[in-house]
Amino acid sequence: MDVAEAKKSTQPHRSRAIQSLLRKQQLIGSTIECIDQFGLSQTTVAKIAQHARVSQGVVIFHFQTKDLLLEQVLRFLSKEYTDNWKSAIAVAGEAPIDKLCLIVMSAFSPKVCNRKNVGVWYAFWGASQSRPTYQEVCGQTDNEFSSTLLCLCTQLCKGVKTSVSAEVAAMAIEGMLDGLWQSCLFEEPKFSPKEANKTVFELMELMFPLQKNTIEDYKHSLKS
Amino acid sequence: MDVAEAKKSTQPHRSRAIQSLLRKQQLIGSTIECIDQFGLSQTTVAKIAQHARVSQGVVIFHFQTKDLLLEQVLRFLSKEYTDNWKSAIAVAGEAPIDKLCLIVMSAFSPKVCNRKNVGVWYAFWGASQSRPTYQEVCGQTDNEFSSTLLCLCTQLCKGVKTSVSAEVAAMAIEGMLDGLWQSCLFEEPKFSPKEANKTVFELMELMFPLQKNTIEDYKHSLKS
Amino acid sequence: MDVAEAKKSTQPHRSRAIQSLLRKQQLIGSTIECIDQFGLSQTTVAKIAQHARVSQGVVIFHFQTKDLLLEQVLRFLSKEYTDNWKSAIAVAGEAPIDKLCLIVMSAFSPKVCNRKNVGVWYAFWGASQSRPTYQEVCGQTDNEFSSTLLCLCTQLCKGVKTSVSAEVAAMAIEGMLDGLWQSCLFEEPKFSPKEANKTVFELMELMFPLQKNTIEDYKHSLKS
Amino acid sequence: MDVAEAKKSTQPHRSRAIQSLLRKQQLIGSTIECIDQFGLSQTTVAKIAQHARVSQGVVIFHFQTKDLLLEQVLRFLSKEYTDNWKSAIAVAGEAPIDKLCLIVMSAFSPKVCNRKNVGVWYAFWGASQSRPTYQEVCGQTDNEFSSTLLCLCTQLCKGVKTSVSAEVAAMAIEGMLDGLWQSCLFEEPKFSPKEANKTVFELMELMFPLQKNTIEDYKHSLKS
DNA sequence: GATGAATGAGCCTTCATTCAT
DNA sequence: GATGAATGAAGGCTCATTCAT
Repeated sequence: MDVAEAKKSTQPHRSRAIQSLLRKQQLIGSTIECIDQFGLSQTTVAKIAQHARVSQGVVIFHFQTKDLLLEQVLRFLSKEYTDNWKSAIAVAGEAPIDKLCLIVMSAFSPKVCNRKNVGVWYAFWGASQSRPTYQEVCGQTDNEFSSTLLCLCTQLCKGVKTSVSAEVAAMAIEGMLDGLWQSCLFEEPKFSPKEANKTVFELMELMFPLQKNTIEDYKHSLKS
Repeated sequence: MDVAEAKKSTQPHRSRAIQSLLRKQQLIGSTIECIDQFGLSQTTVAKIAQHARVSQGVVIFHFQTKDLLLEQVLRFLSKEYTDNWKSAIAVAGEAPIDKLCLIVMSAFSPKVCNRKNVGVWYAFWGASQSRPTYQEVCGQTDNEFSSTLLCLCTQLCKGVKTSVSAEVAAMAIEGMLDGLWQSCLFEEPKFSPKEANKTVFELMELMFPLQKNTIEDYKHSLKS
Repeated sequence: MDVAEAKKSTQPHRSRAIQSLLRKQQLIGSTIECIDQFGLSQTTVAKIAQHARVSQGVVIFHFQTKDLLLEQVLRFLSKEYTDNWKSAIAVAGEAPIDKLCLIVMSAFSPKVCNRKNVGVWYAFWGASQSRPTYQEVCGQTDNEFSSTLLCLCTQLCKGVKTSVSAEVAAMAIEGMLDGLWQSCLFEEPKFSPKEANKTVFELMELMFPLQKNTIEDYKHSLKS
Repeated sequence: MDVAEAKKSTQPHRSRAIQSLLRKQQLIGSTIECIDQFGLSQTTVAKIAQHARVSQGVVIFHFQTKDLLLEQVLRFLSKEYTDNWKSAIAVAGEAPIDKLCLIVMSAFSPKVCNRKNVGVWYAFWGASQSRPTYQEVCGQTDNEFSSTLLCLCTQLCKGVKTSVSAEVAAMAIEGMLDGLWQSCLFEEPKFSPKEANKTVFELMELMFPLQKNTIEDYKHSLKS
């Protein structure tokens, strides 16, 4: 049940359901803030409660368990990430190259490509090694993205003998996205998101020589 | 001071110094084991001591603090990783393409490309967001590798107009290594290290068309 | 905020505030008991909690830190001691000799002159050498008493050439109080508090010959 | 066995016995230093050993137990203190007033009246409440001094009706010594030892009017 | 005799969770 | 529903003492 549903629900506890959802969202937000600030292992229920200006009891009341709260946070981030590139595809035309270019561009949108979110995501990812639940969510999120990428590359490589295989192309793009993400976030950024985006497009032009013109158009659209 | 130095040191407590070093190495090993098994945040001094079959006091005695121990573990992993690709360069000839190919191959050697080490490394990396010390070590390790890669790519791209820029090439390679590492380790491996290695070589052939024959030779050497 | 204030505070968590204060007082009491029984350095949070029949967490919850708790205990004793002689002055008339006599008598009241309180006070005092906070509280408490004593002696010595200076008189009285305190508490008491009190009055009669009659009256009042 | 005896002991381990004694003295000295610096409860075997530049094992080897070492330290301080006033008596003539004056003066000699020694002494004294051994040593040391003082006062008061009783006189003197000690040591000293000494003599002149001239002589001897 | 690594009990503190109010 | 006091199980660390070298 999300906010929209909650608002629709007729009577008399409608406001209660909404309030509960808002509270949950607030707590998820506070948790993200704390993980960003203190790190995953230093994030305590007390700190979350303090940041949200509520008592510790409230946190447990809404999520039963700290672990369950963290899982919700991870799912929230996963959905935010996935929604982002899916909505990019949605507005694209049918041509695979358009979809691919828009996916790449969406990866550098400030909505997902910002220090806080990515830092928190990596924190979960680093801990996932020993947490099956995290591993599952992280893995699934990655897989969905990877297979979409591979699917698009396969269409783009069909009948083209002069370049790399679809698998290589997909991996190269995904790898670069990861690497550039890191570069954008940590350190004093060597690249702006826009520069990073252009870098990926450059590689794509090499791998998909037939689409060079289209890619070039997207590259130019970044200038504005 | 490492073991070699300790052994050379003439008297009188030579054996003491060695024993102390061995104990430290043992504890670092046990710590890696525990991080792999339980995760970074669930790794306690008690578990480390138990795994090493010593008392908790010993751990503190040799490393003063749990945090200092973890830092040593991270530095150990960092050195192991860096030594690995540096020694690969050392045996290569002068030609940049040889160095690059050997670096790539070294990245898939079982010494560093194994579930345990990489999992532990990522655990530190995920926590580095809120730990300046980790961030520094991780960052420096990465930077050294990146700049070496970029340097080699720059030499390979010099005078070649038909392909991507050196920066793009270096990023693409590094990104793929990261991505393929992940793929090799987590999940039921989609690729064997050898397959992954070939995949990288394929991309390199596209980016460095003049070196195609040399790369092909290295690719074939993988079959044995 | 003390209990009185807490009780006055209108709603809504009045009882909560009171309960919290009572708990703090109880814990301070238990701590004094433990210090008396085990000594300052052997007083652990566990023992305090056990004596108060609560969990260890409660102690930390209310005082954050063992050191902070001990500081509160010291301040409590300091206030108890200071309040005692100040209220003695309050009920006295204007004449300095009356105030002085009542201060001296108050020093032997069972409220402050009992084995437990004084033992605990000396424990803090002995540790104050290396604890700036203790030193400050102890010093301030002593200073306030000393200067009051000196002030009264100065008034009593004004114009009297035949005796000692005010400084000597004040020191002699304070020194005797300290010494007699010790005697009353430790060892099998050589003197009862009443005898001790008389002894101090005897010295005062010598130092303040003009007040002999008044002092004599106070001395006789001890007999009942 | 002290150093003198040890040196006399013929052969062949004479030097060993001496060395052992010197080591013990060194360790006692280091312990005093540590107590002064860190406080009694923060003085650990490790710190003592470090200060003495020996290993921890040596400390235990020579004193069996930390507690036994501390006891020796206390006895050392006690003896130093007692020896000080006893040797003062030894050089005095037969007259009680001479002995008394010299005892008082010895109390302000830098040998015993220095921040470190007195601070450490009070540290033991504060802990004695819950340590029978300390209590015994401290009590005995005090008692010996008190009774000597009382004995001298008794002789001085014999046949003198105009002043206080011997008990009061003895207590007043001892109390003032304690109080002035404190004043000399802690705080920015209100009095120099010499001023303090004079203050005690002033009180004595009042209590022993027949000895006024003699006391006056001692008082003047302080000026040089 | 000396060294310092090793032990293990105990200490203070943290923290997720419970529950009376 | 919300609050915050209370719980109790760890956790990291200290430290006196032991003991092989």
